[in-house]
Amino acid sequence: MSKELAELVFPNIDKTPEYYEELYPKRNLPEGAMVTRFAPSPTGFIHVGSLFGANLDRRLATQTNGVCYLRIEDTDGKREVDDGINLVINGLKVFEIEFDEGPKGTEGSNGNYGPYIQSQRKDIYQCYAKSLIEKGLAYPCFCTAEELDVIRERQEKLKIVPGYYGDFAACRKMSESQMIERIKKGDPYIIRLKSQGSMSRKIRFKDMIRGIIEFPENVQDIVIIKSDGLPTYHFAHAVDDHLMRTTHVIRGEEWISSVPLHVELFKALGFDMPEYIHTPTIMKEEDGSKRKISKRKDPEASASYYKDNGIPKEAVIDYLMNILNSNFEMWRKQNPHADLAEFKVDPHKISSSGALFDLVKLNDVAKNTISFFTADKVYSEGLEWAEEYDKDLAELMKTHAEFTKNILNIERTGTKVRKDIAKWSELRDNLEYLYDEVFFEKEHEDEWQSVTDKAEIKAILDEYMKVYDAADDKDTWFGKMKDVAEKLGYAREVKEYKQNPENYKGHVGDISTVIRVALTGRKNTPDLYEILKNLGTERIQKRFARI
RNA sequence: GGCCCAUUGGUCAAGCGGUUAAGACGCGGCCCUCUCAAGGCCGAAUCAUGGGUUCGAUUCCCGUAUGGGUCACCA
Repeated sequence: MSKELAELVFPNIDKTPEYYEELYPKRNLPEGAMVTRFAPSPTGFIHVGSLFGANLDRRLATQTNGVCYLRIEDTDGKREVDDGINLVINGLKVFEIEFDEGPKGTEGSNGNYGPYIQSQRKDIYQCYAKSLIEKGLAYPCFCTAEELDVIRERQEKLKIVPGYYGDFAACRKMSESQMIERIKKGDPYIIRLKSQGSMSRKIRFKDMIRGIIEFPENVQDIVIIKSDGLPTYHFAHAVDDHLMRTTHVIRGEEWISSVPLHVELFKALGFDMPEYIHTPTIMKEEDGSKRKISKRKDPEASASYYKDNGIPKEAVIDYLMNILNSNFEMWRKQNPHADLAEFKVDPHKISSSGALFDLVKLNDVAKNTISFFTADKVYSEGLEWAEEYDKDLAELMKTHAEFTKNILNIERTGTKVRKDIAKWSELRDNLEYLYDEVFFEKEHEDEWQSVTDKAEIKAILDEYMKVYDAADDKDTWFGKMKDVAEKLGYAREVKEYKQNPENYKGHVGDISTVIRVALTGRKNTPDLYEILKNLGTERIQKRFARI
């Protein structure tokens, strides 16, 4: 009935919705397979909330033998950044999140439901918009920004719902011939949905996290095609998620309030609704209250923050999984080495309130993650980080590769594994004092503890070197240390000393501390026996000699 | 402001009408053949609030408060 108008608006569109329906048939997937998508705008920035969502997209598709694809929502030129698509792809790849379909950076794209970049789908959107005009469910609107402002001001004064709807929608009431006339005249316009909704009626929809949610119907004649011919988010969502055969739309909870609009759009277009999973917002604490974690204020809002600081990707994902499904933590404890894919994410178990992002907890997760790495892996991952962020350290690690691995292996095997590294940026502090280049070159002050008298320190070291034998096993070694203690007037046992402190100058602990500090410059280190062994007699002597 | 959503220790949270209200992080203490880290044990700390419904409410309903979201030719 509005064929003439539709033809005038979109003269170059010769395809019909039926054509696209056939071009993109229903996916042939097993029962229960989920088709999910990650749909960012190409700003290149990956927010930790996006990472959370992308991870959920990926997990759900993987565990149901479904498909997870990437779609670039570039209908707003302002949000575009050079190479943004690659930044997104590579940024997620860091966390081992990759897509079955979608743009592949410079290599084009793969998948049969593309193009996966919205700006390349203009014809498709326009085809559906055209069909809507034909059906009388959409119309061109010639209102200028100024006219729209006037309407809004009037509504504000009247304290009624703002927007372009009902009697306020001037162009909605325009006759078709008038519209045709204005288009022919060359007046600029955009396309609006002709809403069939009523505020007095309610719609209900299901969100997998929150359950049934009830809203008044949409009444707004929202814009579906902008003046540049590209669709708005809402229209693109309906068209794309339908044609790409998305089964589960996973997006942030800020979209909940526009679901009524989407319901109307899907209905107008004759599409079945997908399932919705609206994820909670990740929050941040500030001055005792919660607020949305912010890209501008919070460096940890950026996914790249974790890479920069050397927090292993496994730890970040594990932490995000904790927030996603709280039973993950228990599972991980029981299956420390298991592949992530073995854990079944349950969308119903996702908390509906936004979690505070807890860097302290992440730190603990990361310590555990790294404690399960082999020394070789700690070495290679640590080195990879250092190559990019701490070149000096990288050089040292490479020059002394075997030595470094041996040091990293101290207390890493057996049941009680050392957990003192949470991120690669802490590696330097864990290693540098063991490299002679740093130990002898870099200024550092020895942190002597209870024994500070130089002569006494020298006496302890001399006595110790007399008995030290690199071939000793740990018990023999420690026995000898006790002998030294006893000989110099220190208690063999700490307990002994505590009972009768007046009888001794100190206890074995003081002796070992002197040795530790003379050797490393610091009073806290991993197992001293292992360090001595790795340093070797010659280097031990050299280090002692400087005292 | 309208409309939605949320609310269990400091944090993440389990809980689905009857529990001594799990567990984890963090915090404090103790223990553990040298320090640190780890580990073990113990501890402090929670159902926002007022009404219902019920023999009984953390759990169900309504109001209030607080926090969050949303009301664009941005996504």
